[in-house]
Amino acid sequence: MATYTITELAREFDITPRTIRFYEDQGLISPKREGSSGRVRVYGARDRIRLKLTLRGKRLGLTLSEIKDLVDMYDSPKDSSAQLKRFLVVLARHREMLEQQREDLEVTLSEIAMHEAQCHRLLDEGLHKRKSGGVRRVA
Amino acid sequence: MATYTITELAREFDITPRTIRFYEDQGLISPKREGSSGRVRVYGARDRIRLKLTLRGKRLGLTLSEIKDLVDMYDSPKDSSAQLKRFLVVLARHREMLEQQREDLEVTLSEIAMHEAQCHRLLDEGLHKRKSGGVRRVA
DNA sequence: TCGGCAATTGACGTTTACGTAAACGTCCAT
DNA sequence: ATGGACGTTTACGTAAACGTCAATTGCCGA
Repeated sequence: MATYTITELAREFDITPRTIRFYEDQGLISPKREGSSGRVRVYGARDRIRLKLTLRGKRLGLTLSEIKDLVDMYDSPKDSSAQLKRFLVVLARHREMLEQQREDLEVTLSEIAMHEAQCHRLLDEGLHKRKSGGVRRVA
Repeated sequence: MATYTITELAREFDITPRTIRFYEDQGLISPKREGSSGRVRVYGARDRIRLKLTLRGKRLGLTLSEIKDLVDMYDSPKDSSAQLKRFLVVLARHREMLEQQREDLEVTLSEIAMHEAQCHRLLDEGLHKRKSGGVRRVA
């Protein structure tokens, strides 16, 4: 199966090895060790995925401990019905947050679009200023 | 025109007065002062809007200084064509970030949906376990 | 075998975004 | 005129998320 060194992962995801080790301290990933003295870290597919999820979580503004809670649940044994229900609760909370965020995002993106359109209009006016007359006032 | 006290805003946006004062230190809002000794802060509509934008920026994971840059540009005088072009550049960068975020969001939301569906399936199985037979393995 | 390079560990430093306490002013109702 | 309720300033504290530096250590090619 596929394995990775710490620097390989660091390069792939454009972070430093220090960051990866830090995530390990926080319990986000737990690579095997290798070499006669079991010192060097070796990362497997599972580690890579958890790292990927971690970085995505970060981009979405989650803290590392929130990410840990989520990722841990994601691949925890969902055997008992109680576990399943608790998992559903966490998922629902997470989803609410993300939906709020999506709303924020849509609003912001549409505002950006408005500003961009406005800018282009103003630039256009500027280009034709000599011909079309004076400066118009912005709303 | 509408004015607000610091605690009014704090309550409205569910943050502490301390936070609002901190945002002022960071140059995000600049309320007028009032009272015989010009000591107490009075917030206007503009302050309220900048605060709102600030909090939305935070929910989207921006740092306060990033937010300041953006908000400052948003209501800066867009008179010269050079200014407009620089504004457009910043807007484009911001938009890219947000679009990346939107992608992360969609992916995450769809994963959540999958997990939720899976949970419900498992719970259902659990309910009919006696009738329908043994435990099925999860993919 | 030796020099060099990558990896590790430990420790301290740094930035961001506030919290928390102390000590004081002010206005208003009782 | 007094006691809360709120507001202010100053200053130190803190948690999160790494950066940075130093001191090893293992391994690999010449």
